[in-house]
Amino acid sequence: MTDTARAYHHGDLRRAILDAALEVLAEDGPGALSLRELARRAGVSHAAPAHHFRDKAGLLTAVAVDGYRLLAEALAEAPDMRERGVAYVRFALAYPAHFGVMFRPDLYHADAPELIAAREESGRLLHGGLAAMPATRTGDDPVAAATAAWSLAHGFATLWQSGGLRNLAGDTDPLTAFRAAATLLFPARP
Amino acid sequence: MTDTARAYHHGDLRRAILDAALEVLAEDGPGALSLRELARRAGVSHAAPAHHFRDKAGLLTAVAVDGYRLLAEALAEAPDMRERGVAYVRFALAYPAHFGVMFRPDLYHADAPELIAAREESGRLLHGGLAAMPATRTGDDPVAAATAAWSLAHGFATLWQSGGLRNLAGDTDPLTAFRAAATLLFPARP
DNA sequence: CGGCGAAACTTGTCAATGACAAGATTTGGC
DNA sequence: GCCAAATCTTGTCATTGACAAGTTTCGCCG
Repeated sequence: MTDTARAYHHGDLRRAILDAALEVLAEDGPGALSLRELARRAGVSHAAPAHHFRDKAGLLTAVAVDGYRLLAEALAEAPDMRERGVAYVRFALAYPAHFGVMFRPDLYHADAPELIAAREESGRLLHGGLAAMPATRTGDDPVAAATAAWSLAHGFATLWQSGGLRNLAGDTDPLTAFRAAATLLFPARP
Repeated sequence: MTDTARAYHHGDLRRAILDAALEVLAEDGPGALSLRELARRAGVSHAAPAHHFRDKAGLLTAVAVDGYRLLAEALAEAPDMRERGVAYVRFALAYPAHFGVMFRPDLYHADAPELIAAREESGRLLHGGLAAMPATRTGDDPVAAATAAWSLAHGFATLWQSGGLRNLAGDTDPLTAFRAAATLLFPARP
């Protein structure tokens, strides 16, 4: 019952397949993902992946779960609202494969308990300090502020990945560009 | 061939396939799209779609082009920055199939001239009045302001579609929720 | 230490799909 | 009325995801 994966035939097939999947995802998106191709890369038979992840959707579920956990980690250290946004964007840039899957529930098993738990955990960290937010620029509507903050970070990350923002930003560092935009909503602390 | 239904020519197969595709896209996303299924729905042979749109990617290119044109239309009427954002979100909600394809260049032929033209046109309308923007809340960095505005609208639309924001917003009308968030960035005109 | 049960992986198969090739039919221009 | 091009069809192939059933390897219990 030890949950450290043992070396059977392959070593750690689950990890190997996940890693290969992340590579493909980051490069060519979810549409290019093929279980058989991943099996080929790992040097195993075409049905081997199905034993670790039931489905293609099951594989992507695992990716999404990992993503939400990594996001939670990234958010945990952010001191204030603006830096939380920065952490969000940094996560999206550092883990494009995960990020590209997490918000596409049609790709995975959105009802998997692991998935739901991981998502809720990261959700708590995301708009967690919602009440403890300084009212400097938030007006009297904290929900609107949280919506704005999340939308801003998510939109920036998404647009940056699809390449849309690069025209606007020139060759500016993405995190710098985001900080500039986020400051309009949440000015640097006094 | 003595069918009362017209034998060879469908009338407007291109439109029929596009419409069927939009239906599938809005319901189950791009992953569920099958050229053969669309052909079946239109009552034509499995290879007929390929004549109007070379590829699956070609079909999605057409969807993206239509999307950028519709977006341009939607943006054209917006008076100020905030209403432009509202128009952006309204477009995304009204045309989820188009919106879900437009920003996924891996799905279509991103180098198609029609596509590039349509995208640039809508881009002009999007951050077009960038210079003519009142400096009320924009600081002295109009690029940051445009980035923030687009990110906010895009993020809101994306998150709303994937279902993430509904927890935060409760049963608020999406456009109302967005207006509230956008007002934090671009307050109602003085 | 021996065997047994389960886990990890294999081979085999099936229907669906996208892409392509080559042919049939219709339409429109001249 | 005729011919070329546009439209659609039939046929085929490799790839893929999913499933079924077998085989090897491991862990563990007695």
